Amino acid sequence: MKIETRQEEIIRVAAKLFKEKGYSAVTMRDLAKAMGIKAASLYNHIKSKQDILKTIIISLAEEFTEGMLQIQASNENCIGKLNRIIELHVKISNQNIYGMASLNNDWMHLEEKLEYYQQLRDDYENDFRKILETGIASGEIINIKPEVMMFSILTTLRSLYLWIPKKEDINLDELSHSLSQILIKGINK
Amino acid sequence: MKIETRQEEIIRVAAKLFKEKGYSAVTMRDLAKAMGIKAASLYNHIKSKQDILKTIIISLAEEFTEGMLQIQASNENCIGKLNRIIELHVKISNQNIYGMASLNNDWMHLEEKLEYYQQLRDDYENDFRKILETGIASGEIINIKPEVMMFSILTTLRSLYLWIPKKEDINLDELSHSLSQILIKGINK
DNA sequence: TAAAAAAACTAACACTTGTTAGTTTCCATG
DNA sequence: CATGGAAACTAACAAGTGTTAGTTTTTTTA
Repeated sequence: MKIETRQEEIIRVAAKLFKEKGYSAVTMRDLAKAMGIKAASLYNHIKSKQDILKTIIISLAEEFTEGMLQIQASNENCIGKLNRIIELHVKISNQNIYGMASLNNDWMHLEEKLEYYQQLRDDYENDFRKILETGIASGEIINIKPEVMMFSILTTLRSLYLWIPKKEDINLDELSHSLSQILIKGINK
Repeated sequence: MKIETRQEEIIRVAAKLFKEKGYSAVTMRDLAKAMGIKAASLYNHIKSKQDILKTIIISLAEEFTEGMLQIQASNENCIGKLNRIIELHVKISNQNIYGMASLNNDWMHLEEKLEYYQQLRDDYENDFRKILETGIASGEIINIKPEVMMFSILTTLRSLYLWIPKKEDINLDELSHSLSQILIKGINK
C-alpha cells in the first residue's frame, strides 16, 4: 500500500467535509481544523480551495470515462455492457465515497474546468444512451424511451455514494448483482 | 389563480437560485439582484436567509408526508401503492422543480428544523420499506433485500427534479407510466 | 551534526457575508 | 389632496472569507 502524501491527505479530508456540507459551506479554516493545523499551512501543500475541488472531481470523471471506453470496446451484448456499467459505478463509488458526493453535487463550482467536466459527462451519457438504443434496436431490451430508462438507471448508480456507507458489511459483488436484477430485469424482455 | 405575494415571489426566486448553486453559494445580494432590489429590502418581506430555506424544505417534506399517509390508508395492494408513490413524486416534483433541489441537496443547512426534517424523512422511508416488506411477504414482489429495492426506486424518484425540466413536452401521466414500468416490472414476480 | 528542505506558525490583507438602523419614496384610501 | 403604511433606499456593522508574506519549527539529507 502506497503511503499517502500530505497533499493527498488534505484532499481526502476535504472530500469528506465537502460530502457533509457541500463545497461552498466548507471553509479553509474548517479544513485546517480537521487536519489539525492552521489554515495558512494548507497552502504549503495545495494551490487553492478551487484546486482541491478540481482534483477530486476531474480525477473521478476521467475514471468513469476510461471505464466507459473499455466497456464500449468490449464485445459483450447490451445487457452485458449494462452489467459492466453497474459494476463500474459500484467499484468507483465504493473506493471514493466522499469524492462521489462532490462529483454529484459540487460540479457547478468548478471554474476553469467546468466545461471540460460537462463534456466528459455529456460524452458518458451519450455512450450510455447509445448502448440502450442498440439494445432496443436488436430487441434485447424493451422499447421504452431510452431517456427515461437511462435517467432511472443512472440516477440510481450516481446515488450509490449515499447508500453504500449505511451498509456496514457490504459485499460489492452481491450489491452489483442485486442492482443488476432490479435495474435490468425491468427492462429485459 | 391566486396572486403571488412579494414574500412568495422571493421564496420562489430563491429556490431557483438555490437549485443552480446551492444554498450556501447564494448570497442575499444575489437574491436581491434577481429580484431587482437591494439586499436590505428583502428584509421587509422575509425574516432571514435561513427562514427561506426552512419554508421551502419543510412545506415540501410535509407534502410528501401527507401523500404517504393517504397511500397507506388506501386499500390498494402493494404494487398499487407503489404506483401511487410514483405518481406522488411525479406530481410534487413537477409542481416544485426548484424546491426539490433544496430538499435533496440543502437539508443539512436547516438549523432549528433539521431534526424535524430528519424525522419526517425517516418516517417516510420506514413507511415505504413497510410497503415493500408486505409485498415480499405476500409474494407480490420478488424477494430481494428491501433496502436495495427502496434505495433504487427512491433515488430515482428523488432525482426527478433534475430530469423533468429537460423534457419540454412533458406528459405527467405518461412519465408516471414509464417509470412504473421500469421501476416495478423489475421487481414484479 | 550541520545544512537544506519541508511544513508548521503568526499576522494581516482585501473582500464578502447576513443583517440592522434610519430614511425616503411610492401608492392606495379617506 | 392629505396621510399612513408598505416597500424601497443608503450606510454601516461585526464577523467570516480565501489567500499571502514573512518567520519559526521540525524533519530529512549529506
